Amino acid sequence: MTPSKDRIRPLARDFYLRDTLEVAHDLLGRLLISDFRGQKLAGRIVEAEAYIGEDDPACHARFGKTKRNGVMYGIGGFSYVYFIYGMYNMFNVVCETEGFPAAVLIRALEPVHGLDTMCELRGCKDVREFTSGPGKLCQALGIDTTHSGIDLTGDRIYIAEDMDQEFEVERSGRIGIKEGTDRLWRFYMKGNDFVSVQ
DNA sequence: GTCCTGATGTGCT
DNA sequence: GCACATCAGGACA
Repeated sequence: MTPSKDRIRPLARDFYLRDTLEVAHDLLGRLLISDFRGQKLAGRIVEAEAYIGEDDPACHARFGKTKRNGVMYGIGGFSYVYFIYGMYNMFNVVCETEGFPAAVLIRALEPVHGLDTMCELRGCKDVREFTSGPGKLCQALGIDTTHSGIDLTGDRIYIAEDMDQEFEVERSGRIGIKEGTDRLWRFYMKGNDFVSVQ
């Protein structure tokens, strides 16, 4: 692949200031790019979930604003990374306007650039295991909680246009939660090998 | 292939 | 004290 400059430039703020479900849907096919020690690591987003507002029983904002979830209450277009299960990081994209807590969890990527480094960071050789889950992709791209609150219109971590391929979008309940599973707020590329749960 | 379990740190209801 | 937006590895078929 030889993308033009336009297609690897960060998406503008406006992209993130829309309805969270629209953003989650529109993130499919885009490139998530992370600068790891001067090297660009990139993957195509193939699975994403929306977490919207204090009324969403699965959203981290369900008990109100805290030190941990504070960035979700800020303006869209920033990263929200949190640590869970004692060993995994989860990468989210904050959406909508200042004061309304909402974010999209990036659940899976198709590796595009920097596969050798992803292999080292993941400690495995099977490409399908590099980024086929929210914890895996953070490890593969070198993302941890020190990357929370980063402006995605900058060049450290960002999302770019791409959408090289044709794909169909499937919709389902969210994965790994106990409440709010009735809301069909998960979007993924139909048939893509890197989707965490088909 | 499937199912089940343990690992492990942080924030809070 | 316990829940948690997960994953890898082991048991079994």
